[in-house]
Amino acid sequence: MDKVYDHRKYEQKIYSLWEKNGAFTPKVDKSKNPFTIIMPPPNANDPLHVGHAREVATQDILIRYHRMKGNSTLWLPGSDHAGIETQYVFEKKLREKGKSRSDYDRDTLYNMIWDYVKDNTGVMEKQLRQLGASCDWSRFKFTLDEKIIKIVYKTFKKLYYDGLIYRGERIVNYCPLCGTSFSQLEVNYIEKEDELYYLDYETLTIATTRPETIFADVAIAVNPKDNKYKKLVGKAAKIPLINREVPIITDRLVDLNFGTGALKVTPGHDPVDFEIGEKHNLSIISVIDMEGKMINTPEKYISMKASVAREEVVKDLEEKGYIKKRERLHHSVGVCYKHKTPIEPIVSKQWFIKVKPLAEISKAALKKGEVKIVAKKYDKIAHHWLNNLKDWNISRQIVWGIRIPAWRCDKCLEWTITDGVVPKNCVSCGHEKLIQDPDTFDTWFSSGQWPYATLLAQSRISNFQFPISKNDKAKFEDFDYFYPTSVMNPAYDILPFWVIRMIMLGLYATTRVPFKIVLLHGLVRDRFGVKISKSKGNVINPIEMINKYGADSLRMASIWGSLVENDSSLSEDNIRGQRNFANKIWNAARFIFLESVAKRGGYSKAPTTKNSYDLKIIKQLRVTTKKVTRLLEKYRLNEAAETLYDFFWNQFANDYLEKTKSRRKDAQKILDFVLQESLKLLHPFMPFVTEAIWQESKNRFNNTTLISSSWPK
RNA sequence: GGGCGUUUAGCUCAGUGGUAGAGCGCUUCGUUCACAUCGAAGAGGUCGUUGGUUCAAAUCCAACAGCGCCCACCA
Repeated sequence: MDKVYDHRKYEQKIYSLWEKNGAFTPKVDKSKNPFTIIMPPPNANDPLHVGHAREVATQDILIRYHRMKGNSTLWLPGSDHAGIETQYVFEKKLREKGKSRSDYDRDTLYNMIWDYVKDNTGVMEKQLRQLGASCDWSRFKFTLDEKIIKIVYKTFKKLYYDGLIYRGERIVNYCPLCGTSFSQLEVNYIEKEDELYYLDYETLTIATTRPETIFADVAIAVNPKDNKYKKLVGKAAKIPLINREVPIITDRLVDLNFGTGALKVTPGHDPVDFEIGEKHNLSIISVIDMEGKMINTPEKYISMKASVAREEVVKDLEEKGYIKKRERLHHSVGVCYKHKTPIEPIVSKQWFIKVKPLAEISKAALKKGEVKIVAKKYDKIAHHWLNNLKDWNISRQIVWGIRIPAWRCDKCLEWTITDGVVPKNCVSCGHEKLIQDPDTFDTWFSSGQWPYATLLAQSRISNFQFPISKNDKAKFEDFDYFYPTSVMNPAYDILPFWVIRMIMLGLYATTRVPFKIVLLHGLVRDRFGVKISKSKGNVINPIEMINKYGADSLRMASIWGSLVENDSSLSEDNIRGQRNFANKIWNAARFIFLESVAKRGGYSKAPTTKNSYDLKIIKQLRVTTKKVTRLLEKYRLNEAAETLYDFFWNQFANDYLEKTKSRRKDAQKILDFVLQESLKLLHPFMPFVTEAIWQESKNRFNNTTLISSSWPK
């Protein structure tokens, strides 16, 4: 053994050894309890960041622990096509070449993105291996795998025929730059100073920040309790510049203290106004199109960009004396989470999921404890979302994704929904000319089905219908055995996007929760607790750290110092400290291996001894084992890691080991035993160095691998 | 405007009723003996503030203050 542990010499070799032995691939074994984690699938074409490193470390610790405990343990890896993210990155590349998405037809564009993603295939997977992820590669799934798509279609079809999906002309959050709509969750809000214009509508004055939308006004609303307008209700107001009359109505949504207390109702371009419009049966006028350009306005504004039109309209209003007052207004506006540019609320026809019934069954499952959220603070947030989610817009106007299996009849305009098969005839009128909706699903719609989709896709059976209930057992192999999965461990920031939708769709499609435990994890911050971002220049590259200090060190450092559910701070100092610990373990072993082995093949229980130091370290080992086990069961990984660190370095190496130097031969069996047990306890946390030592021990312990040894009791 | 969380050693964080903890950093000394990616010793905190409950509070409760995050229909 070398004087210093050199991770570069061992990590790759050890990982291959595990793979060669099939250590990651569990068997469906009814005599054992399953333990399953479905890995949150990283983006297929992105390298991992340090947050992934923490997530991988967390899951791999749980996985290795359960595997050693004797569960049939499955960690299913996968990757996500990440619709919008990927198309966004790809379009940026196109722009660099002076091209845009509109230069290509749908299929060409799709194939180009497919090729682009394929070029990056394997990067993320290689990095997972470098991190030591003991996931079952034979079950790897991609969100665009044929079988996955088929399952997503089945879910959609069932939702449709159950009346839980409707195609609605509704106001959607549209980003003109992305060229697609979003759900409520993809909209961010930023604080902003804007001009608030008080406009003369003849009968009264209204205040607005968006004068370019006055042409889309269909009413003026005042609060029913607002006395100053009581006598105007039912009368008409006149839109400036075009002199179109609109009725004055009442609605309690109007804030009587804002502006003049009178609101111009523009259902075509404002979510609240849309709601008011629905209630009062108002018509909808659109004056901004999908490209963010003006339509249905007086000639001079037509096809101006909305922001330009605003200036022009203001100028004209000013000239004609319609602007009575201007104010600066500090407010928040919705922006695209990618571009940070304003979201344009526009009305369009899209597919929506009725969320309420699904939220109700999810709440019931939480209440019954079928699914538990480990940190109660997140349980509260989950309930907040379940109570506040609106109908979910799942249509995206992009090509990179799963195309919606909906065909519209050219004759009767009715929709035919299938589970992917191109229909020959319209279900309503039998007409033969049908046109498929060009839109794709929101990525979260497919990843919301990930736990059951990945397991079902492994099955040989594909001609089934949802829902699958408990009684359909003994058909689907993996799914029957591993579902519901044990732990789901994503970052807390995707709780509403992903976790809640998995619960909703899982319960809907399989009558069971997709996982029993939700263990949300925090974000990795830099050593000052500041959020990591490229612009701040505090990015920690996990692969660089692995090359420098070894995967064990990065893993250990990334879970060190804070609870799973909290944000953690990571610094190179910390990683280096863990590298030192790995070296400490290595050298303690090296010291122990200097003396010939006392008993080949290892120990199944503590050797007998009367020496008081021996007895003390055996007791300390027992206490540590119990404590670490208990902490792992409670997902308190940092405390478990810290307990082990203290035990091995202080109690074992510094205290006990020093004291054996004068009675080396006599103590050898205890040294071998405590090292053997320590390596097992440390293995989930630092798999490489511990396995490297195990392999170097030359049958001192036993002749198999550490990864497949059993957890100490 | 709501909600959630947080405030403990220089830094980053554990500790959830019983004499203040870890890592990193710092100081001093040591080290041909497994490891300088080492060892020994040490400095450093009235646990945000004020009240309350309790034999006992960093820990439970209330109020206040600072910080952070999330949500929201101020047009």
